[in-house]
Amino acid sequence: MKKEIPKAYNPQEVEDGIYQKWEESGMFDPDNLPWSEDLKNDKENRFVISMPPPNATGVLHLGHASMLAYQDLLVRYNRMQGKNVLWLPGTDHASIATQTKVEKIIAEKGQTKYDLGREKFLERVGEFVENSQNTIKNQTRKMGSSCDWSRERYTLDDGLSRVVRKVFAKMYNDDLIYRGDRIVNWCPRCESTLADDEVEHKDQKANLYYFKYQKDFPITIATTRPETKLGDTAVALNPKDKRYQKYIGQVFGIDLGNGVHKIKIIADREVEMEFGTGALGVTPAHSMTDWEMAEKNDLEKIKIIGEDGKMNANAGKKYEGLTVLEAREKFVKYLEKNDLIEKVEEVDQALSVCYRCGALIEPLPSKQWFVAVDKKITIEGNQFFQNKSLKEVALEVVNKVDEKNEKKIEIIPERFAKTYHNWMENLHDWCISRQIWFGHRVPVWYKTVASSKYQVSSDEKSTAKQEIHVGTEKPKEKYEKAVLLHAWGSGPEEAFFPWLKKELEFRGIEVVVPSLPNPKNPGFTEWLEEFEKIKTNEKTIVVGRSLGATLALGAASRGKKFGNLVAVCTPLENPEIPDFFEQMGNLDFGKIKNNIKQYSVLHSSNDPYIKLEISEKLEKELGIEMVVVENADHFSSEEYKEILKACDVWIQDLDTLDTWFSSGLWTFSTLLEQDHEKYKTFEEWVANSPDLKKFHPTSVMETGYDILFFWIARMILMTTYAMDEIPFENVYLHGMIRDKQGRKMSKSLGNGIDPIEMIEKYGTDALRLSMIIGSSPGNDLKLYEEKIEGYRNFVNKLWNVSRYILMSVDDGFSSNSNPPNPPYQGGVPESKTLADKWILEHLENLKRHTTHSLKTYNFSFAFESELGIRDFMWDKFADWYLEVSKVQGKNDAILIYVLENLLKLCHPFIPFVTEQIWQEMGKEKLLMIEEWPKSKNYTELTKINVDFELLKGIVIEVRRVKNENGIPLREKVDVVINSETRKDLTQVDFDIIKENQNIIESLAGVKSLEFETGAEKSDGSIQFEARVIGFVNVGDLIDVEKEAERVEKEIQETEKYIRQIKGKLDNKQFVRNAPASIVKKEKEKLAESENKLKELKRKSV
RNA sequence: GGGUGUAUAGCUCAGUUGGUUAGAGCGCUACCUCGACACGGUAGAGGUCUCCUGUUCGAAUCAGGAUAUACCCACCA
Repeated sequence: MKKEIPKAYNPQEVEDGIYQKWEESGMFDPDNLPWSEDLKNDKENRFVISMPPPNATGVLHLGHASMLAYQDLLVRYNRMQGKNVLWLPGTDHASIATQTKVEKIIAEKGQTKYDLGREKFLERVGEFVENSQNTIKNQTRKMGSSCDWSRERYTLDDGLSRVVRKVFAKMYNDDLIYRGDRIVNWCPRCESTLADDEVEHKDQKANLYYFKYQKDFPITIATTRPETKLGDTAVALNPKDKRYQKYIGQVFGIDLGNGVHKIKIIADREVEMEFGTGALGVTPAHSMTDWEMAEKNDLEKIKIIGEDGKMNANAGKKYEGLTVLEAREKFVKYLEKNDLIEKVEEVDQALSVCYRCGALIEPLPSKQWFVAVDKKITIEGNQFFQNKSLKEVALEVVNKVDEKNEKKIEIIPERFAKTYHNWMENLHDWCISRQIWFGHRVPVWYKTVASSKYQVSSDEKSTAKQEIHVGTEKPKEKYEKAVLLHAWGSGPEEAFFPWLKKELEFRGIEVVVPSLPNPKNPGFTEWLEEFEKIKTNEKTIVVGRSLGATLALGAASRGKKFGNLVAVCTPLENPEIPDFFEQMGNLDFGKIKNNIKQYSVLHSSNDPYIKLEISEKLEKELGIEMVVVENADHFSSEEYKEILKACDVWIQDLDTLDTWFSSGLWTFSTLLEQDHEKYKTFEEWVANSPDLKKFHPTSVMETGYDILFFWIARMILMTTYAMDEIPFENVYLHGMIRDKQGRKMSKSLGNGIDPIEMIEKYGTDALRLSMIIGSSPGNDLKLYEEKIEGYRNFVNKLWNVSRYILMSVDDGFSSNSNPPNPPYQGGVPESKTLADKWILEHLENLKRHTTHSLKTYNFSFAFESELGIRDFMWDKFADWYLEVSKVQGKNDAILIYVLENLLKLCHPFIPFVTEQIWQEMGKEKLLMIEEWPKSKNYTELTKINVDFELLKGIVIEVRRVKNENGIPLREKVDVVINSETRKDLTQVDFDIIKENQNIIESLAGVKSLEFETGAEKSDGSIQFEARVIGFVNVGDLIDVEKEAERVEKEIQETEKYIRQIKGKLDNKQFVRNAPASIVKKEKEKLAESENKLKELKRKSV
């Protein structure tokens, strides 16, 4: 016993320590890899995965765990291949999901987001996110993920947010983003728009009402949503429908109790004659199809349902404020009362619901931002965008099925390329604005020119005239501070002051209203001093009701500099002003005073042209901006607006961007240098970010097929446009994890498996294997605890194989004191026996098989197939080679060699246990950065020497006979072997059989039972035949009858088999058409079977 | 309504260019403290590869159709 190693592998005790060791080694960071210098900018030898950022909403679930397992597998495999490997982790802010979650949390305390206000609420979300991120990060570590934490990113990072704004602005300038008034999917609960693909459909039974708008209306319509009919403006018919042809084009006036509507009769091919009455009431404002019809036919769009999901004033007094369902009930009653309903039918209906909260979606017209996917653009020097639309490019860069263009993105499995193309072809403009608080604010600033309200609501946005600024930053404001001056005789309490103050403050301007200055008062000098303390600067606007006061005080406030002083003033009429300047004259204002005096003369005139002249001159000569307001005592609202115009500020759009807008940039925004402020332009930033140069495009995008459209498609759209590059070379799509019955895992079903709980119970390696094995690209995987348990057993088996080797092999590799015997110094050891040869041959094939499988993304195959890791480790290595070595005597060099290779090959699958064993072996270097076993081409699999298989066969046969006859396995029996051509085998080889029986080579004393086993050589010929002929000394123990029965059965089977082969060989077609090798094989099989039959018959006699 | 999967042992799945007497793990049965492992070992039972029709010398594998089942997309009011 060389080492004290626990009997059972205990993952809980070693995993955290191992992870820490990896992390501290710095090897997750490609820049620290020993070979990183050699490969510095070698793009061919990079391997990059951008981790799909988990939502920052809480805990890791199995979906994440599986994703991490697959990606870590790829990453570790490639790292061991000696590539520059980067796996970049991060988290996504997931606007709607996160906001909904936090809303739920505060709702427990009876609060809503409005109670907190935008700022406080976002703070609360921030806390929540930080918490979740920590949880997720820790759990990601638990999974053994070898990702580079030093490059971790979050979609709301400074740098990433800047990219979002930049790309938005760029697209806006290229006309790819526009603001449009369109019908959108509206979730009344989230109070936000949703993209088309964020809407889910649920089948439900619904009542289909057949009715007329009023008695004299000629056409009966059918609808499941009667309440929307209050907003109808047309009835649509199929153009082929003969029944109502005469009405097409006519306009009817109807009244449903909410005023007269015009109903136009139109024809549209979308209308199905078979459904309902074949006539469709068109509600442009609340149905996607109807909206399109309204566009085509220029119909009025009456919005009758508001953003709160309730009927609005347009629906009529009786309905206003009612929920949709209440309104429906009421309207149906109205129809019944007026005897307008013809019938009610139950139909299946696809309900639209919000994918996040499940609330019913209301289609509503609204002003939103859209990405134009069909707009063709040309970007100079861009490889993709030469008179092409986003959609066209996104279609172009992805390989179609059977297409193998290396420059294009390849989707694995291939069939999803078809899905992708199909989806992309049908893509509509993408609504990217969300009325969610949490997320990237739309980088658009409006200057509301003529607002008289204190709030910018979405309604108002659609009507107010605005200047627009789209860019990465808020435009520089003209003013940050306002000083409101009031003249003698008017105080701050006067109506316009509080109003103006509030308006200015809403615009983010700090407002100062100094107390009344009066030069005649004794305290005026002190006041002036105090006023001087008010820190005015170039960004200050001084608003006054008296030009003189304004100018003078403004001047006083900043000494001799007028700067950009703005005077909003009334014509100068006050006779006291000259006195004021007299007083001012006592102070040393020099030139200013003179200038003022000069102009003050002119001020006494009320001639508007002179006023204009004054203001012009003031502007020109003194740099004063003037807003002249007509009448000091009666400011009209227009005049107020004029004042405000002079000092209006930019207000950012209140909406945020669709989460997928920012995650669409993920592959490259995460690689841009984090310290971005030193770069003035985006282009400069891109050009000087070393990681971007080195690691983009990424190698593989590994994710679930469920976000092919949400995310993959968006990344392709956005990255080709923004970077003139594809975001990734390959897309690997994994399936969903389901329960044993194939159901989705969900909280409501209670069938979920908590990955962390499983890790605690069975270890990370076991969990990883359970998700890797049985998974194939694009197909769902069923997972249940017994399965995880099974792989825990595998891990433990490997542990014990290693334990046995470590304990039995002569010391030497763990310390230098005792060299191993024979000293193993690396390289392929010499084989001495058949078994040695056999295991080494299999190991060679295992290397090839594993490498080939991983290269082609067949993770499960690598492990599970006949040539895979499991079979090699458990069956070949543990059950045969190790057992044989106990009988034959062990070969340390081979044991170590095979173990080392096996550990390397297993490492990407089960990193913890393999690393732990590696450490137990006393290795200094981490297994994680060991070199991947080299192997030859997969197509040249090593032929396995058949002799060992033959000996195995004998052993198995003996065991079977013992088993079936109740002879204890350990009891030694005599076995007679007939082996004519075994000259090349040594006695050591035969020791395999000696395991528990004596081999007697003469036929003396043989009882009547005979067993045969044979095997063919790789070239097909049978050169060696061995037979277990009997059990000389245990004959009495064998149940002769039973054995005879078995032999009889086997004879029959063999005879049947022979008939089959003979049938084939007698078929001339077969002999003529089949390849010679197949025919030859059949002949051999026949010969073999006939031989076998002969032996069997001999036995049965 | 379109599209895409899946259907092989009781369960979960392999079966990669058509040629295996169709395989594995779990479960089941019997036996076993044999120098690492009972989270183990040995042996065994268990399948008309959903059905039908083709193509072929030959089909679990390819084609067509049917059935079952799952998912995705779509503007059925």
